[in-house]
Amino acid sequence: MAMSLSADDEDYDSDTAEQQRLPNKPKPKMAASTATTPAATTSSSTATAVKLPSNRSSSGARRRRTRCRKCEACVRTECGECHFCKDMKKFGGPGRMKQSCIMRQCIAPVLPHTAVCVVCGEAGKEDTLDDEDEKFNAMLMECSICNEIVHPNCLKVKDAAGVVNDELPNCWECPKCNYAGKTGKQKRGPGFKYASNLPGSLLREQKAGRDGREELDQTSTGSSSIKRKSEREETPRLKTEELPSRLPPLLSPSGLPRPRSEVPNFLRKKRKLFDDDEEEEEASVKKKPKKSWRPEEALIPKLSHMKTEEEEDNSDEEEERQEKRELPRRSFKKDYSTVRKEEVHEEERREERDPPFRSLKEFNSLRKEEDQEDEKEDDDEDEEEDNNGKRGRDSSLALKNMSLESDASQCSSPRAGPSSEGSETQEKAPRARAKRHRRKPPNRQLSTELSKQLNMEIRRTEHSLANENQQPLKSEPEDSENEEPKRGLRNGTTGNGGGGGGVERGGGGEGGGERPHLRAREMNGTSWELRHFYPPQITPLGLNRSSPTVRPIPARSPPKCVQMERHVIRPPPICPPPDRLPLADGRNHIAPREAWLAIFGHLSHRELCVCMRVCRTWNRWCCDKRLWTHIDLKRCKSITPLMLSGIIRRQPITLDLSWTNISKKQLSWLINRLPGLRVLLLSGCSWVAVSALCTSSCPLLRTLDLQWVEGLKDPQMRDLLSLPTDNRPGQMDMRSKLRNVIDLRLAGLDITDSSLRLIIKNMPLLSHLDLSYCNHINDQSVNLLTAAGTTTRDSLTDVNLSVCNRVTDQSLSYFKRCGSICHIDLRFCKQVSRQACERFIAEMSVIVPFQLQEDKLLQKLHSTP
DNA sequence: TAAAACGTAAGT
DNA sequence: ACTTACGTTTTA
Repeated sequence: MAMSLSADDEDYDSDTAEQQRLPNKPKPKMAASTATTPAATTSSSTATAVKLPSNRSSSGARRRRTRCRKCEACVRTECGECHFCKDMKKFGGPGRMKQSCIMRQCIAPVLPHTAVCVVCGEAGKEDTLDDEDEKFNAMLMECSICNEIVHPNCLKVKDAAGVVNDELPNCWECPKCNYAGKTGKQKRGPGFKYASNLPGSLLREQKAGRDGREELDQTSTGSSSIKRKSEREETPRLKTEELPSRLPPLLSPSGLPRPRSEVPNFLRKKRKLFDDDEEEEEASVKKKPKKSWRPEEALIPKLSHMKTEEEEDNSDEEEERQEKRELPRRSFKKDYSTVRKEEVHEEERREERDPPFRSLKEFNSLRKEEDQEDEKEDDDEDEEEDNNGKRGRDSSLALKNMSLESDASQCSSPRAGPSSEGSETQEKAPRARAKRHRRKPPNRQLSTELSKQLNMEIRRTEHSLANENQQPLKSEPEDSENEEPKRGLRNGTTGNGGGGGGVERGGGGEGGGERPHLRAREMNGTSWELRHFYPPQITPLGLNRSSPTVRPIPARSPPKCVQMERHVIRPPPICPPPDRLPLADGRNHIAPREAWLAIFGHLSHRELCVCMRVCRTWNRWCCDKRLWTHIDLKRCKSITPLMLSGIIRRQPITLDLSWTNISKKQLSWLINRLPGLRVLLLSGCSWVAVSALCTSSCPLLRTLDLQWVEGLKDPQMRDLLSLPTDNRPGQMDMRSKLRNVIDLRLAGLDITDSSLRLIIKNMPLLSHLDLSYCNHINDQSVNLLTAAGTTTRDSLTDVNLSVCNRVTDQSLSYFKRCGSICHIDLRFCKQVSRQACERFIAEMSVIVPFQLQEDKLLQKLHSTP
């Protein structure tokens, strides 16, 4: 009503000020509406719920959905910062957009209370029943195709082939439509606001690109979500096809392609479907209910992939058991072994390529589960499109394949997801779940979706950044990392030749595709290339931390959009993980969670990821932040949304994103959700990304590694250290956001004394400062750091000035003023003489004994760096 | 095609 | 009666 025209553009200036087309505000609008929507009674008011989507062949009026008010999103308060919040009058906006806060977009929108069964005219009655099946039959189900809302019980054709959409409460494809062979265009069903449809959505583009890497996040949520959908779609096919005893990953975690031969038949088939045979698919779908009402079936396929043949037979059971949170031992073992096998391949390659990532990769690979799920969603969409529109997108296929490879567990642990607040739902079967969804906590799948929405905001930012960031991104040159074969892996990998790129990067690696800026840039006079190829370990100084190695040419992050896209960033779980493991017999396992955690504590991240696939309970337990205090994604070329959500879920204390091509949006998103982060390593990242630190707060950050950050010079440093400009609640602190940093690594940056002054002023606790390879640093710089009245004079204990050619012997005399200095690294400083060092030692020994640990490397005795 | 705009459904 | 915000239309 009124609000719509409230028009006060003037107010709407907040930064967002997207000049919404002020000019046309008053638009006549609706006139055109009719064009597409039949029912749409245009603006006139009536129309009420009746508008039908143009594309939908609906037979009935659609009911608008409303928030469940229970999911994590719903219970949040408005962030006040997102695009939509800024539009709200309460936040000083014009109120034209009329959208809910991005952070509050319901994960499981429900039918309004006024919804009634089209047959009997009554509302949902599931609350009056106990039996799951009965409940299901008594609840209102809205068909995503014809929009009819009915009680399954009121239908004559019952169990037939209603396909439940677990992503949305009370949503299915009614038996009628299903039989009729109608394909719902909107897979998600009514009321589901896809992030992709909203501004800033991360989801949008992505369909095309997924890369093997996304796996990282598998763990993020369990899995379920997408599965269902995907299951739905895939189930039929899979079932029919012979299931391979085990699914080799089409894509290695790293995205290496798998020999075609390894591609399971069904996958090929699928692909085929995508590529050219939609008919077939459709047919199959019709014939077999995509997903029967029986939840078990839905999940089977996936599980089966992961299982060995023997297990296949029992997949149903397993599924079921898992659903019940049993600890499926056998399956676990198998899964594990399966996974292992798969991983082995990968690993082999991986190790060759980039050993450092192993752990993470595994993690990632595991994460695929989740990703896959997420992707599946997307895929589903894609599929549909394919089916309908024939878009044959390889990428989707690819994704699916990938997903297949590891979903097994997920299915089982549907709820592992962070947002699985709907704990209760966990135990129930999908069907039940669906029912429950109504007015109940959303299931993970939904949360997945939600996450996506949450990302919207990020996305938009990213969008803009993408450009800045350059990233013409295309394929990322992976060479950086040891050159792993840059094939278009991800792309074609899956076999599909990638029709086109479905996958993220278009193909080719543009070999030199490094980011332009990278190429051009020169650090301290050292050509980028040189640095780039300086093997870390061989670094002259052996800068242990991050050596100027190869900048991972940021694999151009997959086109950013791609990356973020599907991401469903799930909010961390609200409810605490269960303390006991539910067993099949209904009892709980004797060992409490803590005991299990003690055991998990001995596992590698990779192993943990495997464990996460066992069941929902393990999934959650294994995400315990105590098991993930240190997450290393160093040199991981592309940081995917799933990875992000996986990180959030684990709440690490130390996060190493060095030499990755994380984007600003991503980093910002992360930082804001990692309140406990103490160590953040961003060496080799671009300033664009690092600039996220300017607007995000990480009050507890102790160690910040910004070595070799592309484009980080004085002006940027100023932005980084400037005081907060906004006074929103929670951020009222006017002190520097980085005031608690004690370890700052700035090697390889072209910063001058002006930056040092800011550092001195804003980092009172700074004790470790790495300025190696900073060619602008000179004696005056040291003078500043050690000047009277500065906090650094007393706080500095460890200073690295190696390879700072402007530093001379004079600096040593300045260091004598430092009361706490313990370690001074002047190696490779051409103008520093050994004599001066010895003199320093001699003079200092009066107070504190020093020694020359190495040429020009001064070390206080008895202290270890 | 993404983002803004807005009628009006749904909730309070 | 008023607020929120869904789902579609319109604009850029």
